[in-house]
Amino acid sequence: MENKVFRNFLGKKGLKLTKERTAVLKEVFSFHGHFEPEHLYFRLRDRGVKASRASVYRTLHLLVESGLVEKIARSGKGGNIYEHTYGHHHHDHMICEDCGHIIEFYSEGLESIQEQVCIDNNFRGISHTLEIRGYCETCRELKP
Amino acid sequence: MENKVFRNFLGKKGLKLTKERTAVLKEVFSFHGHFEPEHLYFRLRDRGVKASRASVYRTLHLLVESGLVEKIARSGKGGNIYEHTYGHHHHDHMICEDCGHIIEFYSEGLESIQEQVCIDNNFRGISHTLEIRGYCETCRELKP
DNA sequence: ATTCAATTGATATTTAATCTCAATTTCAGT
DNA sequence: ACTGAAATTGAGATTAAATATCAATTGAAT
Repeated sequence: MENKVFRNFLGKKGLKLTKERTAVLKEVFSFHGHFEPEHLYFRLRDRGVKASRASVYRTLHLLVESGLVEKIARSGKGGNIYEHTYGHHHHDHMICEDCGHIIEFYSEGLESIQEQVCIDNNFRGISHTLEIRGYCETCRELKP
Repeated sequence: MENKVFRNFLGKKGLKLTKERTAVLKEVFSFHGHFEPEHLYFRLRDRGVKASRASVYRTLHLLVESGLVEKIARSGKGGNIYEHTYGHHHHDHMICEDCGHIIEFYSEGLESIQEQVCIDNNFRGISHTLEIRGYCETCRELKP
């Protein structure tokens, strides 16, 4: 399914569906969770797929543009973090400062207010990251 | 007074208040808005303050640790973005992927929904970061 | 004033990501 | 299937941010 979306996206822009792009697309959707470009590059290498670092980065940009992948910009160290989002529900994160536990959540209200804020500012929002930091149910008792 | 806060922070950690740290602190609080470490470094140079790049970066980390400064985002292009937050109201950010332009915004609705989401998840929210990425008024026309 | 751990700064290094450009590949039109 | 124009690739160079190194220097507790 994502193949179709990507093919369509490329077609519209007069771009070509190459072996390399196909391979990157496939790899990105073959696992769940977050990844950095470098990880993706080595994953492909390990599978014996020949795709240069440059192509991986370039394809990743196209995937983001096409809406299949999102950049999750919060990496303290290392590179940018991405995840494939097509077919998945968007969600935000709460992160426990103590134990690192992550709670995913989604709020229609948050989404629509953000859309409105973008409109108010003549901004074309593509993606966003909302991270709430604090203490989870278990750890909050230890931090009075 | 940010001087006092910083001095106190350093004291607690057994660190010293050097000329360089004082200068960086002063510079960071001498203007409003966002900045990147490199900009800060050159600002100081232009003023004739001798502080090495290394010291600027190191002091910046200390300022973040002390709570006087926050890291807002990792800009699409260039370096990390910081702002001094001591004595300022909370706000969120939109960042243009193309030109790096930042729009600050605040929404009471967003804040209250987040509070509710925290309650729903038995989470004690302490702080949050919301970053909306996309294209600003100027750049959106170049990306049809 | 003495002492010693913390700090500085010039430079080298690391790391992510982009750029270059000749060689190759895709794909629309025939 | 063939052809040619235009897009794409890849190896390596390049850029840029940020960190590490370490001898010389400095702050501040005593």
